[in-house]
Amino acid sequence: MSEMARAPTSLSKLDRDREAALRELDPLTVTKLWDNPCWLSFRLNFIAFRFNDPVYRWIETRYGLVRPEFVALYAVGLKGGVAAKNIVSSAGLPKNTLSRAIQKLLQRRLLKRETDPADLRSYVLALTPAGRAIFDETMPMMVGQQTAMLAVLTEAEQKQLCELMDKMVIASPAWPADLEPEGTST
Amino acid sequence: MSEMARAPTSLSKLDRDREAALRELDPLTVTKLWDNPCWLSFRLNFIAFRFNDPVYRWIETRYGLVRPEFVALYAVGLKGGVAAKNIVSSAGLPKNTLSRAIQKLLQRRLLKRETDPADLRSYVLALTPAGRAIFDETMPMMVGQQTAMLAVLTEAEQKQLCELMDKMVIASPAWPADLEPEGTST
DNA sequence: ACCGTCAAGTTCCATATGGAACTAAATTGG
DNA sequence: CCAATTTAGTTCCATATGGAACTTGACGGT
Repeated sequence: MSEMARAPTSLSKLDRDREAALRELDPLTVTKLWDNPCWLSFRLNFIAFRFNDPVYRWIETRYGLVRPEFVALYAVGLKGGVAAKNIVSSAGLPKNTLSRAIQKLLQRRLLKRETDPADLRSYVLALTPAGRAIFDETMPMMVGQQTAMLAVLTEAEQKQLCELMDKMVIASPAWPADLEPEGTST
Repeated sequence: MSEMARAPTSLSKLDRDREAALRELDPLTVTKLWDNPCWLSFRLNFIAFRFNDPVYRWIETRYGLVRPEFVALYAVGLKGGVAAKNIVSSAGLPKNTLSRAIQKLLQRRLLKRETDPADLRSYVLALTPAGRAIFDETMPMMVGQQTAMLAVLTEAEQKQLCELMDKMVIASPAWPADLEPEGTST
């Protein structure tokens, strides 16, 4: 980490970018990213935050939709005919929060619903044309942000990343979902 | 990569795991993960959630520390001598939330602080022995969860993942942090 | 040295959040 | 086929959250 007698021109782009990053990020952030036994969690959260934060602020500014509301709208947009329970289990949000979000979307006529004939407790959700319009407008913005974030990786690297995350997601049912209070083994 | 005339017993572990995943996950989750133009964001959030959720529940159950409180404690544990502002800019939480979290930790004598002689508005934070004890107990649990989540990848793949995320993080200062209201270009 | 601006941390308050109780429908099982 | 239990969604309410204003200290320009 010394500055040595290194010719400035021999600095690779990566080195220069790394220096820029070290300069722009708070020293504590640097520690969390590069001197932290839990690198995975912190890097995941960091990268996810840099996607979520601008995207959800844009959506709220533009449409007045808060996060749980957009989560519901996006879910229905991706897969019509789902019910609230599906959104709950796919989003990690409490079900009352989703219930309220859906009510708001119904009031604003971005979503419509009808009782599921197969289960009268449940409702089948679909986007209205107005809801579809928002979905269709946000998608390119989100894809654009994703593209910008992946731009530093080559095509091959993007594919690798995709496949590695794929493997992890596939393995996820085997991960501990409840950590024992510890001390239970002897 | 074709499915060919492959005897059932030759089904790779990956294929079986994929089937298991498709069975265990809600159909909407499956769509979000595998039929979603924004695969990056959803996979990041999914994997991060599967780390954060059990870890923070364990911490809250065991120590009565809520997320912003633990974020602060962990940050100080990683790098003593930081100030609240550093934690704010590294955590993406609003500064009043962090202020309250730090007050709570001070009350519980998990953190101590003294005014920074170089800037009298600011405080330098450090863990007390009690705070350090919690940090030292949680770290192995978190590393354990990380190890469990990475277990499906080979050593080489783990290294790849680490490096790919590293590249992205280094490039992060170039990512858009504020998305334009759109239509500003001509 | 003085004034205007900015930054660290705190406080105020309106609103969002989420656990728990609730309603109504489905499923189980005896 | 009738309890007993489970599930989808809603409602209640105490608490957490976060924007904005505030306090105090730093800093830049003149």
